[in-house]
Order: sequence, then structure tokens, then C-alpha cells
Amino acid sequence: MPQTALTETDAAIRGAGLRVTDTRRGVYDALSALPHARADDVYGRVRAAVPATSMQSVYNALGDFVDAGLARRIEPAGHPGLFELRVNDNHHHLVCSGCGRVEDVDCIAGHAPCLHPPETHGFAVQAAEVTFWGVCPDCAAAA
Amino acid sequence: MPQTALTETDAAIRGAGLRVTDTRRGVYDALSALPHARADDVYGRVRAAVPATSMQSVYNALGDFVDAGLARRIEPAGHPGLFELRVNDNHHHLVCSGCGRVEDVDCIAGHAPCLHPPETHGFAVQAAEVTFWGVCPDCAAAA
DNA sequence: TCCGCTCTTTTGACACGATCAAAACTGGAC
DNA sequence: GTCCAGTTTTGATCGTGTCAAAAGAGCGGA
Repeated sequence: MPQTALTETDAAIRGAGLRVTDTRRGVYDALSALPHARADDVYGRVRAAVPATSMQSVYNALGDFVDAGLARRIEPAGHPGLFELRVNDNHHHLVCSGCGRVEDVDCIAGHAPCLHPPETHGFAVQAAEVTFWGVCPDCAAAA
Repeated sequence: MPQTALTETDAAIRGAGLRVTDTRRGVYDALSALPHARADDVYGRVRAAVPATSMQSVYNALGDFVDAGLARRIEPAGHPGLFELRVNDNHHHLVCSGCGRVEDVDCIAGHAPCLHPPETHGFAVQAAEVTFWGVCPDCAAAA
């Protein structure tokens, strides 16, 4: 039988200190293909490759990836959480208030926190999360 | 029987084009007392003043206030939605990643969008939402 | 002051995204 | 090849929020 090739996917998962399983390979590949995927988009894709997978396993894998620093979870107000693999740059997001479509926007500073609040109220500020809201071309055309 | 005084609360609700009811008075007063209140915090406070109120009525009132521009809803990732009455300035928020405590942070620009993305992907950008994440003094002391 | 239209509240069911728990299974170090 | 800690499976459950329809009430006009 063909020995599984050590792909970049495998290397990334192993590199994060996680065991390589079919579910995780599928989740990682789904995130590569869908840069801002909801948990059930990922589930749908993973099922195509690994039919026995459960939704719970996908949530587990996504949570593990986030904990391991492999993936990041974003959560635009009013929308379910989205997952992305871009974690090493402090980039931001542009969200369509019509359809929820998300695009990446590079951060000018490049590292967190890229902005500093004028008053900290005693908080130790760690990050500034910027979300741009607007209307995407498709939604603008539909309106 | 004592005639209800025309309070600032009443004036604010009427001014937004909404009928004045006990529930709405209660919700408005709760938001005044709790600057970043969750729906059930509001519910708890309103029940003290108007015991017959239902959770659904509170959601209705909050939604009506938001639609009418009287209140604003914010939704820090991983936390339930919060409501606030500050709507006329484009201020931002500082959120504790430990306990979820929220503090207001003034916007330097004062009007939306206070930031502009380097690339718009064809979107008509309407607002920039900035959330600062950090650790509040209480959580820092506990850790 | 009273009427009546329209808006608001009530009641109860229900949807969605996500999480918890425990038992069965398996990757990979040795 | 063995074995154990890490993973997946199965199925229940939770919190937040929404939908719908009937009952109730604010307030403008007569």
C-alpha cells in the first residue's frame, strides 16, 4: 500500500506539536482552500475527504489548531466564528455588512498592538483588533 | 394618582419616535446605570422596577433602541452582546480577555471611519471598529 | 374625556453555534 | 510489536437570540 507522503500539511501539524490524523489533515487542507471558513464549511470539506468525520471532531481540531497557534479564530459581530491560517502577521479584516464576506487587510504596523489606546484604565493592552465594515461589490450591485 | 413626570428618559424615548412604556423606561434606565450591559443584566434590573417584564420584551426594547439610534450594540468575540447608550461619538472599546470587562476609549478622530484600510477590495468602507484587548487590573492581580 | 388604530408586550416554541462528557479508538515513541 | 497518552466518536446539553400569534396598551384625534 502507498505510504503517506510527508506533506507540508503534515509538517505543519507535527510542527505545532499535534498528532497527524486524517481529520486534522482534512481540516488543515480545508482552511488552506477556504481562507475564512466557518466551522461547518470546514466540516463539509472535510467530509468529502474523510466521510466518517463528525462535527465535533472538526471543532476539536479547529480548537486545537487555535490553541497551538496554527490557526486564528475571528468573530465578526453578528456572524459565526471564522477560522484562518494566517497567524504570523497582525493583519485585520474587512467585513461586508450585507453578506458577511471577509477580506484580509494588511496591518501597517505589522505587529501587535498596532494601535495604542489614549487611556488604558489600568489594563495591560496586548492587541488591537481592527474590523472595517463596508459593503462588498456584489451587495452594492444587488441594492 | 400621581401623574408620571416627563423625565429625560421619557423625552429620549419619545424623541426617537418610540412609544413610552414601562418596559422601555426600565430598559433605558438600566442602560444608564450599566454602561455596558448584557441583555440579561438589563432584564434583571428591569424586573426590579417592572416585575411583569419578560426577557422577550427586553430584547424587543433593546432592538428597537438600536434601530432607532438610541443605543448601540457591541459584541466582543467570545462574549454575548452588550448594549450602551453612547451613540453619538465614534468611540472604541477596551476589553479584558479574562473577565470580559469593557471600558470605553475615546476615538481620536471622533467620526467614522476613523481609520482607512490600505486596500478596499472594492468595498464601500463605512466604519472602522477598533477593539483593544488586554488584562484588567483585577485579572492581573488574580494571576 | 373617550375612542380606536397601531404599536408593544406576552407567551411559548424553536434555531443556531458551540460545548461537555465518557467510551472507543489509534498515532507514534520506545 | 506494544502500549499509553492523545484523538475521535456519539449523543446530550447549553446559552444567546429569534420567530409567531394573540392579548394588551399608548397616544393622537374627535
